[in-house]
Amino acid sequence: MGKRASAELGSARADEGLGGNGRDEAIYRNLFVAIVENHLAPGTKLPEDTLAETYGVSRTSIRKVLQRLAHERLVDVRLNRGASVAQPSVGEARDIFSARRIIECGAIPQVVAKATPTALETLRDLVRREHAAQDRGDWRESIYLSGAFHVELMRLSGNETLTDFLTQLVSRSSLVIATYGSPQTASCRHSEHDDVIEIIAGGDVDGATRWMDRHLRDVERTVVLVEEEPAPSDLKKILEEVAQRRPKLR
Amino acid sequence: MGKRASAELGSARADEGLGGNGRDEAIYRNLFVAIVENHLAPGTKLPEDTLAETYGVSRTSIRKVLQRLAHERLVDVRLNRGASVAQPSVGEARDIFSARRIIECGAIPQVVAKATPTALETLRDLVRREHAAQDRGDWRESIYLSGAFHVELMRLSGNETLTDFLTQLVSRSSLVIATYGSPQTASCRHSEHDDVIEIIAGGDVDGATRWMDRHLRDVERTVVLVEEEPAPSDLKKILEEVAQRRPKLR
DNA sequence: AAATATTGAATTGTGTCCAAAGTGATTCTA
DNA sequence: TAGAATCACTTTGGACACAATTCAATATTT
Repeated sequence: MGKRASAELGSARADEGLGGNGRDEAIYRNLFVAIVENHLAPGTKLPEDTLAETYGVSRTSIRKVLQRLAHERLVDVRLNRGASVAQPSVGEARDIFSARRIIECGAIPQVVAKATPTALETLRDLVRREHAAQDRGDWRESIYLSGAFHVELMRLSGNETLTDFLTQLVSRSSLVIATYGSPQTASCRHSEHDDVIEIIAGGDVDGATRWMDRHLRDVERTVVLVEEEPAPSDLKKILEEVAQRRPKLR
Repeated sequence: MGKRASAELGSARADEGLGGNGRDEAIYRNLFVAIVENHLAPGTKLPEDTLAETYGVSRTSIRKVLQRLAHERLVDVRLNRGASVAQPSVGEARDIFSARRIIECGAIPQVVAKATPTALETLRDLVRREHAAQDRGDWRESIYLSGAFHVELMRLSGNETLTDFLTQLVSRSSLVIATYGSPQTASCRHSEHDDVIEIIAGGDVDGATRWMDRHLRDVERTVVLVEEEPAPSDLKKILEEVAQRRPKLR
């Protein structure tokens, strides 16, 4: 398995800040990956009973995990209606990418300042794994590793708070990608991650900042181009339009 | 009570994203304010039983609230040891202010772009209340309103995600202020909030950005000047130094 | 026949109980 | 008397049971 970098999305501060048993942590991680890697489509209901017997624990533990995921905006929990995988709105998607541009570009100076050769090698390893996943068509792990790259880059800044924020933004980005945009369009094209490593290695702050801004805009453009999907209230209109195009059944 | 702006810190998305009864929400808000306004000193233990009977609910509800506060980093929850008001480390404090500089300065362009006259008037009202609180020596509400100002400013950007992040950062800043730095030093001096409103009203993006950067550095400097409080590992050294200066007891 | 009211199953919210871990004081020993 | 081990007490963690709400399907009425 080689010297796999500690590139784990989420649970950045698992054993640290908040309480959390080892078992709860495992359940959280399992659900987290299932959502971020899009094994569970946005909108999928997550009944407490089902999860409880799946993991062999009581609903109490499940509830805790779901609440955590809800706070990270990966699941929606509505009163008396249970939890379901979040489906970000178009506005949310825009906010997420806007926030990423501000945070990731803003942190570049500190990232460049603290980038050591060994840290850069870790990043290169991550990109290698990303390419390997792409080459064998594993777009799920490809998306995952692409996100992990951004998080690890931020981790170089030494700012744990910002790293936590970005972890959340990257996970939600995966949800956005899952909700809007075709699978391969989003992940496979944008793997110019190699480039930024060298720019950073050269100490070019402005260049790295420009690269990051452009990169994030590219990703956003290939993904959120769906302007506004029909609100439920427009259902009638939709059906009328369909009736228009097919005046008679059969 | 006048036309009080909807300037509430925390619970920004109370009834929205995550589940949350009205009662739970009230408990959360009460604890939140108690912590942010420094009625509860950092490190104060928060036993579930006590809180449960205080609010007349069972421990179940309390645990949910504590978990939420833990995720917002306002309380520390350690396994089998319960919850206590968080005491940010110096490193955390630095991260928080660094993150605030990046986020608040980075969002200025959008804030300026979306600033309407009525929105600016809301901000002015907030500053008026802040000054009133200062003048009557109510430094708790002064700190609270000072934070609320920054959050409302960010809200103008229209980016809910960033506003949520900043809400968390501002709350934690209050904890930092409570932990390091004398009460009046921190809050009372820096109320040049009037200035930035006019800069924004004039559409001066660069000026507003520079103002914000300087403002945040000022606040940080007056607060975190305590360099490094003795790490537990340095306890021995500290005691030896003291012994050096007082060779004999009594 | 369509719209509305009702009823029942399924799912969530909340309170309580029991086991496990931590905390502090007491006692025993050297 | 100082130190260490033990024991009782307090607090937390997890599971269960019951109450409340939602959702869907059926029945009723116009």
